Amino acid sequence: MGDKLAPVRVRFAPSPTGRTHLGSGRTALYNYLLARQTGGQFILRIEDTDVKRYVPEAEQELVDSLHWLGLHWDEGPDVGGPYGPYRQSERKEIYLEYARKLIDQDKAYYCFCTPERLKAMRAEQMRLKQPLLYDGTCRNLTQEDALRRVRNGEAHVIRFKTPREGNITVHDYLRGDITVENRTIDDYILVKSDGWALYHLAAMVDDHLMKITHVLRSSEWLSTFPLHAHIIRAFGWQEPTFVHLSVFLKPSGKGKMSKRESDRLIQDGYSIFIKDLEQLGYIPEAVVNWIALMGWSYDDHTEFFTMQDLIEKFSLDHLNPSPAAINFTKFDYFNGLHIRHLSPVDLAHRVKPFLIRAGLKVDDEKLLLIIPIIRERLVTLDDAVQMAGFFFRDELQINPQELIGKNMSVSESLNALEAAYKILQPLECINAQTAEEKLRILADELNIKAGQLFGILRIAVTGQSVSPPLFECMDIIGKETVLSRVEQAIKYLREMEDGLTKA
RNA sequence: GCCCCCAUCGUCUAGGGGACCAGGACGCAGCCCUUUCAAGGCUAAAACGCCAGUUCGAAUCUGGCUGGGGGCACCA
Repeated sequence: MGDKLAPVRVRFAPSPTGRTHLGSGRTALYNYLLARQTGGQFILRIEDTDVKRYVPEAEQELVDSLHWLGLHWDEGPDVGGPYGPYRQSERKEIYLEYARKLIDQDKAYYCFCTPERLKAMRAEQMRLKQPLLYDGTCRNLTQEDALRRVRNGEAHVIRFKTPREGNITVHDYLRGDITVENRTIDDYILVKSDGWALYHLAAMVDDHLMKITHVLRSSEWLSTFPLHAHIIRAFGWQEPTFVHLSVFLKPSGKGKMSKRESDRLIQDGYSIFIKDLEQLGYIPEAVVNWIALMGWSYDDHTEFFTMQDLIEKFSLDHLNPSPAAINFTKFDYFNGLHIRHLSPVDLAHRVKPFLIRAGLKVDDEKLLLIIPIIRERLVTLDDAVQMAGFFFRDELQINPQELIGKNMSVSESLNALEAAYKILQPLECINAQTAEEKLRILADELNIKAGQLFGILRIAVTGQSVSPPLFECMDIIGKETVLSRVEQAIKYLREMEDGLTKA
């Protein structure tokens, strides 16, 4: 097991039927890591044989999501490659050809049972509490008979002729050997009546033709794994290494993600859809780190990983087969962690679109000054709007009530602010060096705590009770604006005092 | 109903018979730092699902039970 793998050929093979979520992202990531680590190829294959479920926008979202995560493929529908086409809808004839090979060898057969009959059959089986398997009506039709009916244009599908006796042992990399009795495996449909192959056939054929060496896929495929092995063996092909990845459970750990659950998450400001995460202000470095660690670990203490780290350290041997609950709280932690690892210039570039989206006029130079004082306070990029919006607004929206210092009266607050103004006014510029000591002395003289004074000033200057460090803020805002904001605050306090004396 | 998989703190996990009265991380609580909020540092509470068996010894191996998950489509 493990050690140094020879170059692998791996694939991520989604069907464009819906939005791209974290589970897909992780499967794609693991495949990608293995390819990069071994110097092999990562292939994107679009499994779009189901015309009815096809969602046109899905493929674009898929491509955007993977690119955003930093995953790029060596072969795929958009970049081509030596084993194309990479879209199953362009490979219909190939699957048909292989299905016929199976029929010729009596390993598959034509079936003329109608969907209605099948439905009734299943209902009956349900009633009798029997396993839900095809009853084999068409299994023993003679080749001539079947062929004649096919030529006559009778609607038909092609089914796999699963052995009735004995059992099959398949090998999953994480779980070891799994043995199943053949009689519990259905005669699955390989080709539908419209001529399109189903996953079971198409994926096996493609994996073979595309020389896939390792199949890392969701564990929802575990139950059809024996069938897949039968198909591969029926063709006499070499089996790739199969690795079935654990599923993601909802945050509570009780049950899998559902539509309902996913809607609730969005209410809470989270989402399982990768595209949404970008909008919410999460950065791809954090997403990658986080999902990599759900089902895989490196050792008993390392948790911070860049994509490069993962490429070097990822190993199939440390994969965990048990289901994992998605933990968004930890995701927030990882996002903050990775944000703090970004260079100021990089962070500025990433934060800027969020500020602009909030309607702020962003000055690049000023933004770069702000980054150092907000970076350890950001959980998401979007937090910058709350945290630093006041730097880019001409008018502050402040609640005059908040200008009253903690445990202070209106007149005391006014008095303190006016005194502070007198200290700030003559300064060349306002920052920790020029102003802090003087204001602390003032607080002493007024017999209030420095925190009380700074609190009033913070509201006056930033408009909010929570902000980056006061003096850094004042320095960036500039003396002129600081003074005018303090003047405005003094005005508010005077109005309040007047109101009080009148009453 | 049938088949398959899984099982360590609330969550993600380390652990592969003695190094484990079980380690790390998030979260939670407390403390330190501190002009607010963070970040950072320190401390605490917190888990081997249950029952048998194998063994001198079991979180680790075996069986059963329970719980959870997946599948049983002319979806992937």
